[in-house]
Amino acid sequence: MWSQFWKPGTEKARILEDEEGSVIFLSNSLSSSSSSSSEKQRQRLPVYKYRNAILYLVETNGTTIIVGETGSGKSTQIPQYLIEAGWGHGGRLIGCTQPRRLAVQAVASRVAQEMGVQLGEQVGYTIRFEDVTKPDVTVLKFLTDGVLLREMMDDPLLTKYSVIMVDEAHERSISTDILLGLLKKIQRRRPELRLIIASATIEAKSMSDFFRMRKKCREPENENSRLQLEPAILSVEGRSFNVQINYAEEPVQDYVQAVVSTVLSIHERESTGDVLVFLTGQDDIDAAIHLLNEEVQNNGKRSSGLVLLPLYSGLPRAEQELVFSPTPRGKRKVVISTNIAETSLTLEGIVYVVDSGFSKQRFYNPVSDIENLVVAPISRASARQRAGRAGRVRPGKCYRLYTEEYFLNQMPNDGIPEIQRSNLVSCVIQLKALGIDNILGFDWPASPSPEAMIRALEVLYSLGVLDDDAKLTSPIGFQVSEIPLDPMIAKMIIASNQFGCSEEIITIAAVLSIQSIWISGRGIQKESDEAKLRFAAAEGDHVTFLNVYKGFLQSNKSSQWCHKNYVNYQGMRKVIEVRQQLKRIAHRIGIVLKSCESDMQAVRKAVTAGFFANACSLEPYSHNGMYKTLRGSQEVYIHPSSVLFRVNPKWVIYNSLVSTDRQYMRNVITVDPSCLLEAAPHFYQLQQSNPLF
DNA sequence: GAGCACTGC
Repeated sequence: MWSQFWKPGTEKARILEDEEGSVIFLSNSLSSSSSSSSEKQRQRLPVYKYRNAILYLVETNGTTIIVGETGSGKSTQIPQYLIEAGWGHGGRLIGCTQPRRLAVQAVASRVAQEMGVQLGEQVGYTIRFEDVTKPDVTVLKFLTDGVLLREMMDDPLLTKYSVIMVDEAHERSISTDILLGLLKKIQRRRPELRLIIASATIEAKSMSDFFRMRKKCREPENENSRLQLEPAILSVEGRSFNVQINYAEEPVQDYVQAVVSTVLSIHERESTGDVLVFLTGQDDIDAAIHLLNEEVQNNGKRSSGLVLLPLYSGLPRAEQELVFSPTPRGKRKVVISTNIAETSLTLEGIVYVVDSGFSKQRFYNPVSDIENLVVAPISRASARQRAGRAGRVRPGKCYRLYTEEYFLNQMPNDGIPEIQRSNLVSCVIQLKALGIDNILGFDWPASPSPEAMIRALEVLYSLGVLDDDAKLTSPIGFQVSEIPLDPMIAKMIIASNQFGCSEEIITIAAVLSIQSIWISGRGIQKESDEAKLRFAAAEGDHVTFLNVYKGFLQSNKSSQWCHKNYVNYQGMRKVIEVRQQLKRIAHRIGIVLKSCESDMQAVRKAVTAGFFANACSLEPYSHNGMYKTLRGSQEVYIHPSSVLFRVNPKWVIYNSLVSTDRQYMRNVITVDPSCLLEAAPHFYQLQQSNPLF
């Protein structure tokens, strides 16, 4: 049945060059004689018109960039076209990446269903903890871009793959950017590898510049010289409804207040349909809900029938799921959300969107080595994405709480790629492990600042992961690069081997790698604080985690036990998974699993070996618990969620900083100054004004 | 006295 379709090398489609030199295809008529209804449905997707064009471009161009709006069907259809065209023949694999696990699973099962095959046979997927593929049977593999990066450590040229499609490239996650940089390198060594970069925005031109092969790579008489060096760009329309955009007439002073009045006016004036509001974080969201609730009480008529639902990642799972429940008859659902609804979650039935124009974004300061979370204006690309959420079921409306003038003339066109806003230690070690020696010269889709790179190299050097020539050390550097966690955590795990506490440390590492093991929230603060005290250890949060883990195991991993103790059950399950993975890796890199029983001194020493750079001392005579970091004399405080909050020991080490109005240390453990010197003499002796002396 | 969102052999 597939024989009617065009195959590589069998016939040529028509191509036109436009004035910019990129390639546009004029679709020719397609015969469609399939009878299955699923096949019919596939043919109704907008991307179907471009099937032959896409296959022709992939055949003739090293890189094809596909701009597809939501609903175009690109993620599910293009991989199937590639199979139909034979790119999976002869033991070759077609790989399709997504930034998120959930998306990988969803797209893979959808495609398997459309093809009428069992998931895990011809069509499979791989995400962390889950490999649903069968060697030599699977020809189409969906995976997260992070997993593909890990695969490159074993097979740097990705020799098994004939085509790799990188989906959602416009999101510009760190993994996607590293992957794009590496794929470009691979392409020079393996011109037969085809890349498809799928993106939702028209930023395609800069992507195209990035993937353009330089002339000197071309060998005139090479058999590959027929291959186009210029990436092709093809744009596929989406299938969504018109969204009418309304702007604020004047700049908005207080966007929470503006959200409240906009929601009320939508409710008063507009026909039925749910509302999605984008705010920045839990504080804003709770404030808006509080104000709207007040309105309901004071002015029942105007606001009756509103169902107000908050949505953010920290919300317990059950409450998150409420936003998916159908709206009761005669009511209007108002979901007030963070950015989670912009990319990660899709809500059905939204007709009205209210866009505050802001989100919380991470920024990294390489001088202080601190990542900050700040409220910042979103980009035009984000604003369009938010507005698009209103047009999924029928024509909708978007209310932007900023002026049109601002949108057109002041709003940045695109967001700053994550790699330019982050600490780069993990990223640098991954490149080093792949044998990229000249990190500063690496060809990125968007280059991080040299300061951030140099800071990352310094941190890795101080951890003993890189040597004087910035090469991975043996064995520590190679071991650290094998562990899929922050290098400081990885170093802590490796150090636990010599202190005989690897069992405890991998538990701690697993807990530190999830958001939080505690359930908290506004109504239950007192209860959850009391529950926390039942596990609290004098050494600090890390040892407290060991107590929680022990209790969880003794309860037979019971969800009721978690509920009773205000422990996050989903989180604990994740801890068990991560812990199992770490056990396998530890075994592989030669770490002996051993428990130190009750010797918490060993645990503190191992933590210190990884996190000595995060040591702080309490300011003498400080009445408000102010600490200063030993390294940079930064002012920091113990986070109120820590068991050491208000205990304020003289010397502590923190796992991470969160900055709001103050810098808060999250996950804190006490430390002896002598251990610090022992763990990192090179690090602390260099500093003259050192309080340790 | 307080937490944008993702991710990884």
